[in-house]
Amino acid sequence: MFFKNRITRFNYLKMVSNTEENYLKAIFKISEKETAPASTNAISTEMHTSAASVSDMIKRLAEKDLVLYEKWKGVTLTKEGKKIATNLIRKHRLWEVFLVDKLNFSWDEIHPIAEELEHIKSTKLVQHLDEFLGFPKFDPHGDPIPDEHGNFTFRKQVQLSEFKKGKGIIIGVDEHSTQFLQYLDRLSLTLGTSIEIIEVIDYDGSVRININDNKEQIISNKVAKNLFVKPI
Amino acid sequence: MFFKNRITRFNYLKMVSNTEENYLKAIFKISEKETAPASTNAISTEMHTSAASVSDMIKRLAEKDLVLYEKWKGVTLTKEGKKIATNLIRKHRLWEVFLVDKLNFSWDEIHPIAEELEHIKSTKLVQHLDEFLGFPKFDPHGDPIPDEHGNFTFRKQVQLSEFKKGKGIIIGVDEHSTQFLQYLDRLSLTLGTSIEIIEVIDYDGSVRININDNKEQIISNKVAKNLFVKPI
DNA sequence: AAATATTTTTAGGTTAGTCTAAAAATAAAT
DNA sequence: ATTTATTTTTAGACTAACCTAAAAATATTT
Repeated sequence: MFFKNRITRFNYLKMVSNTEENYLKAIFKISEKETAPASTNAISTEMHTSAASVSDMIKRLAEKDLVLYEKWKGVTLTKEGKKIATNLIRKHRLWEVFLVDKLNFSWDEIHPIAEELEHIKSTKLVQHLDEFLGFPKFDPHGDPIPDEHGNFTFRKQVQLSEFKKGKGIIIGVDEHSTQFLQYLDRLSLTLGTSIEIIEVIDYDGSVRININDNKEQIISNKVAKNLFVKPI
Repeated sequence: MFFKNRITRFNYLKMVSNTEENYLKAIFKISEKETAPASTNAISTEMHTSAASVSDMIKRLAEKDLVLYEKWKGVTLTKEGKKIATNLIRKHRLWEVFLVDKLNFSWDEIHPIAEELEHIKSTKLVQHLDEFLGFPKFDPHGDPIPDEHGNFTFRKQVQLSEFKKGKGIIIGVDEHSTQFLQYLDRLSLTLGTSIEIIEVIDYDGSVRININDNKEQIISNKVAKNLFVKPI
């Protein structure tokens, strides 16, 4: 008798589907930005599903003790739910490093592939991959890779738009869209690039910068907001 | 409006689910061994699902022109169905090479992981992976890796049980179970090992062999049947 | 050739994950 | 403090992928 995808009386490790994993990740992301419990609406926006679907799913996750849920009051992850979410992020970012460092992908094309790879289940695979990549602490967008316990390396970083004068190094991006990343490539604003603020334009918040002590450039406030810089 | 997992009027590339892919692969495997169309029963055995589920699925695959199907007469893959099946096998085997060559897995633990990895969709990923691995032609079990058109490298190989006298090199295994592969490791019967037949025992078909001109060993007929050898 | 056995299909049900529309609860505005 | 707007939940339906049990077709025996 086969019990493929069927939970038996003897199966204590609860099965978590890819969809459930994605919901947990969405809730984690929302909780990163806000302290309040994640609202149904916020989750439905993040997941591109209807609020009704979210209500449904939340019940199932609560049933499995992956989230805490009180009707009308939003959801928070339990320890176990958070474990799954951070592990997903860990896998996602490790695979992104693999794609860029080993397979020569560029940073603007890796997200959707990592979105699939992050669901591969073997923990041994993650360990070996981590080792193979030299235990990286940040992914190709500068995001920290959590360790196996879900701890993120914290790094002081400032939005370029908040950076009033002086020099800095680009160490991360907030937006991950292909469009934005390709635009950054065109401006040679990649990770590790040094930037000096020449002038912040009051009118619209644009910033005139010098890139790598070499080329002057004006970038919009929107771009500046999406760039994380480490002052030097 | 989002059309995630929804086929729109404008979506000409038909979506094929992981499950559908697995059915196509199962049909391909059956067709490799027999010339007749794959029977419902054979597929249900391969897939560990009921015959009723297979009947159901076959109809859906026929609807999508991935198989040819006449009631009561079994199924054969269309060109498109075969394309998907061989591509899955290609991805499976490339990932197996990756796991062994780059991540130091052993040949007995890679199958289930590759079973998941083979469904990752990006074709660019497969191309880059292939290149990264040095365009391997065989996987860690000695199975040929089809090229992007689904062509397999053919290699003359003989079951050790059919090999009456002389020397040979182990170049493949028929069974892929953990148990069998670990047993082979214990006997140091890995790929590339040289073997000389000393004696075939009439009574039960066991074979007395000399491994790497070094150690004598008796192996059962069952083991011998699952070893592929290239005469030298 | 008839009877029996096997294989395949159909019929009818289940679950996960989605949806829309309507109802209920909460929040915001007058 | 009512009314209005927004958010969330419920109700009811759909599809993919599975199942069991029964019916229908094909194969095998006697």
